[in-house]
Amino acid sequence: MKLIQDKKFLYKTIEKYELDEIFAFQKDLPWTLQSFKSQEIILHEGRELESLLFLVEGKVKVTSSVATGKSLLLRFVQPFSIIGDIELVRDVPVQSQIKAVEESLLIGLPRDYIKKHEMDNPKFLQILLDHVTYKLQTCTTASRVNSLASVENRFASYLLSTHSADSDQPFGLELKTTNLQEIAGLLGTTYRHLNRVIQNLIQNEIIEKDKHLIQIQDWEQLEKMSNGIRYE
Amino acid sequence: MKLIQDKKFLYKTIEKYELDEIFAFQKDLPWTLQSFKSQEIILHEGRELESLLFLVEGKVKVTSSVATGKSLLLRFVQPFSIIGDIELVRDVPVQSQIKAVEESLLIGLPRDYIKKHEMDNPKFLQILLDHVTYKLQTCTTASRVNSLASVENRFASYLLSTHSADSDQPFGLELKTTNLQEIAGLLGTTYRHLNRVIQNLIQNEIIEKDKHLIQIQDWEQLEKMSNGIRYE
DNA sequence: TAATGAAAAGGACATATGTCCCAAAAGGAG
DNA sequence: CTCCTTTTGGGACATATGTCCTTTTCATTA
Repeated sequence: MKLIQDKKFLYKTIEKYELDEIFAFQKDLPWTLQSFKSQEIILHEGRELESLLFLVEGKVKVTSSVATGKSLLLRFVQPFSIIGDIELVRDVPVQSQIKAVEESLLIGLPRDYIKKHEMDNPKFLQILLDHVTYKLQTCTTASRVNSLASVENRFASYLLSTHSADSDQPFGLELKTTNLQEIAGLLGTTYRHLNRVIQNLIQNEIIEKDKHLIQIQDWEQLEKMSNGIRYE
Repeated sequence: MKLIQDKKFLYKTIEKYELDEIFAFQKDLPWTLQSFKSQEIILHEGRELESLLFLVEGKVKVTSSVATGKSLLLRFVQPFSIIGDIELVRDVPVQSQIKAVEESLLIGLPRDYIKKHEMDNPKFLQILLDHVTYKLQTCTTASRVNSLASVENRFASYLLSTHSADSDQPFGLELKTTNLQEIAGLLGTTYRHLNRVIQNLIQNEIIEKDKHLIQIQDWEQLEKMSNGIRYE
């Protein structure tokens, strides 16, 4: 993580996302601007939350580990998002691992400051509430879906979640096979089985794979298979 | 649903749950006190939310249906709980079916009233936020667990969620087998398979079954199998 | 009590997924 | 280039769960 000391950029971003309308005296607040490289961990599960974070650029992955040491993919999130809401409100340790999957930029506001000065600011509470209820709605849907979606379905969702946004590549998208092991874990299945599923998709000409590259051939089919579910 | 016109009881309940400390002029608010019989539907999926509800007595079941018409058990909730928070905040139709599983009592406050007069009441917002973040935390855990829990595990959780509270029956608890069909659906499995699982539990002397009655013999084992997860 | 229909139980087989382990391919050091 | 190590892929079998259908049980009524 790198702290960025660019006040001008910070204020511009604050205005862009209208944070200045939430916090009255925004310029005097102990804001920080933090930059993370791809794959860098932003929040460690189980630690104390130091600042409430606002994701303003990039993309992060939210996962949650289970006793066995495995971790499950909860969702990807993109700007504008709030990170650390549960922890702030309920005073619990960080519940999920947050990891940058692209170079990302976050604005932080220290938890102590918020606890002291903002917990009865209706605008702030409303925004929090908005975001949390949205997450809850999403989580409920996901929960439902996970109970009935096969690994194939979930992998389709995964591909679309990872790639639909980056539509710069016309033909399909790069997916480092190095990650297959990790993806299997995220989808709650085994490497072996994910391989089988991928073989299937290749047979049906829905994706193509060459060495470390997966390309999507039939977006439409994939879309159908995902049942409209996205990890985002 | 039966509207109860017992102002005295209403106010007593409001005080019991300290709702009067949230809403300043509580006696003038358009409160309603609603009573539901066991199995009565409290909120229908897809309809408009009329009032934000506070569960003050009884027990309700929250389920969510999927395209196929099946419905999945999300959780049981007991007092004191807030029902309708997502719908209120995000202005969406009712997201889950809410059904009384015991005779239940709820206090309602019309959504229109809240929207007009309470959406910048910090105390109210804080309470909402508290409850929603709690639900989100729970949902996240559940989601994680559902991805790795077998039907057996989930059935154990179900038995404990349904019965641990009603510890009036010393030996175990009545479970109308008529419901097995329904329980299977709630757990996201088939009647056939649930039967197999039950056979297993009987073989291992964890439960006993006689006609329409299931009795729990080995709470400890069941507890282990549930991984500490409860649908509540 | 016997006949009959509904509800419950369960057998047989199919599919999805997990586990274990070995073979093939790729990459790197000498 | 060759040998060795690491990564990737996949065969074989086990287990969990779903589907279909038959058998059994139970309750009801003539």
